[in-house]
Amino acid sequence: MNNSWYDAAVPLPVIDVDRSSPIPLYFQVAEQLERAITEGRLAPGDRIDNEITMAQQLGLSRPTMRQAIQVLVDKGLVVRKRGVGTQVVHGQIRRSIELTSLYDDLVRAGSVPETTVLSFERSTIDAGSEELVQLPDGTEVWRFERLRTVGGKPLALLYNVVPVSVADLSSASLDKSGLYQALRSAGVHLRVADQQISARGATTREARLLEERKGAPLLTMRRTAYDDEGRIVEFGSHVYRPELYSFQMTLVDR
Amino acid sequence: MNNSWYDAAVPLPVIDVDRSSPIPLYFQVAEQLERAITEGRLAPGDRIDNEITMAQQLGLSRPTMRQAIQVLVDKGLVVRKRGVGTQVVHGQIRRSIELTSLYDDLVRAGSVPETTVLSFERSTIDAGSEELVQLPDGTEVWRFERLRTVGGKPLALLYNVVPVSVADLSSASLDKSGLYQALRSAGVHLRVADQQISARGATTREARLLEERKGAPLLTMRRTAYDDEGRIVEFGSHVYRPELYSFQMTLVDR
DNA sequence: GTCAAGCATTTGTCCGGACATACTTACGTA
DNA sequence: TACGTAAGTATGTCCGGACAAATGCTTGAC
Repeated sequence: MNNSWYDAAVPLPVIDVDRSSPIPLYFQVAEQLERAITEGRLAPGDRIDNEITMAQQLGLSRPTMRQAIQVLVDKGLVVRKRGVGTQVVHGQIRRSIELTSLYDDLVRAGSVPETTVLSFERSTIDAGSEELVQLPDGTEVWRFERLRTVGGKPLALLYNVVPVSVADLSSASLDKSGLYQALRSAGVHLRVADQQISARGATTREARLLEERKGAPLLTMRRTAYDDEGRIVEFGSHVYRPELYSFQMTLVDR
Repeated sequence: MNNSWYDAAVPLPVIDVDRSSPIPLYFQVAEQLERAITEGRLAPGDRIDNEITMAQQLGLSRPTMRQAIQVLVDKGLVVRKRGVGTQVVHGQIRRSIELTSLYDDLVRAGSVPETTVLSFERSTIDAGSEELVQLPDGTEVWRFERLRTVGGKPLALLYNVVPVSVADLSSASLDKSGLYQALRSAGVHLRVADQQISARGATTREARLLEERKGAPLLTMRRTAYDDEGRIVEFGSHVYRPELYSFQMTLVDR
């Protein structure tokens, strides 16, 4: 792989721009370039034609072309350098820092996750509630715990709290799909989440449910998710078996 | 905290735009808005004035104003809604998905990390080298291991491999600062990294160095970093004591 | 009181343009 | 042959503008 910036730009893969599509033009271009990269037709080290030339070839304006490339920059697929050009730096997309659920990710990875709802109840927040949940006393919430398995093997134990006012959840809906899918179906626009990843030993109960020994290392994740109005829509506290799951992400310099 | 979108926009905090500064205008505005958010002068739920009004007040164009706001959107600090406006959704910035080193993060958090270089050697990649390192046989590399402590307590054990062609490293430079700072000083432009976070039990040696018991859960991180020419500049394999460190991040829906 | 239509508000998308800046290349000179 | 300078290349920044689309509010009709 020749990584030099000074290679001639490779021929641009064929890009169709459909002005009758409701999908924004910049987005169409970004998607097709991304597909060319992930399919190897644009390889790491290849230089993309300059902005002005590409824009002219596609019948777009330079700001629109720049916006399309910016999408790829944000995903860490290309880098730009003033006076030099734009180069492909990566052919692989890892789990990016998108706000997704474990269920979303497993399905995307081609697994068939199965969910067992271990408990599901409606209760009220009071002063004695656990510190995971930062909601005012008196708030009605759903509390539920699920066991997620893949290929018959227990993978994760998921404990969540969702304000009743956010969505009308049920044990049945959680059995069928992931929490985030249920929330989206209820019209919730998930927007931002704070997440904390750490590790600790399995408790006796967790060990039993996850088919591990007591004290075995578990990967832990705590999350507080917000909707597009800044409301807290979910608290989550999960533990995962590290042999079966890890967090993978692409970090990008800004 | 009133989360309604329909609140009147709060008075815009004072923002100075210095056209004589080499810092881009959009960046100056973004930084000052971010500071207002993290300092609580703009609170979650507050609505920011519309783009056109803010641009006029600051003597900027609308695209420049939009670019400033986009920086905040990318960090998950605000959300925009067509026909409604821009609202602050977050007052806290967690360790974002920027490509930084542990040293960078600890310093930013106000800690004074100390580094002990346990080993430092130059060697050549051959077929028997560990699978962490995907470099061609024959590549000259620096291999080194460091123990990082904070407040006298061991925090992490860091094993890294860096191609000799990337930077001329030394034990001394690694003692003084973090690896990424040493690389930047050597003119390396770090751009993208793939990272994998998981957990496992401590080995006997790790337990001794980290003052843990053997088998204690450790948080692990493996990373492959690339420069802006797509070259691999670093492999890292780290283990952390979960009582003293966790990965915190803000996830944003795209 | 309810519903629909129209209008207002605000962001989203796209455009053309200009100048600045960083990097590379080529050429001239010592 | 080496170095410095100028020109070329490409991205970065900023601007003004126009139209589209989504959301909310107001008003009028039923």
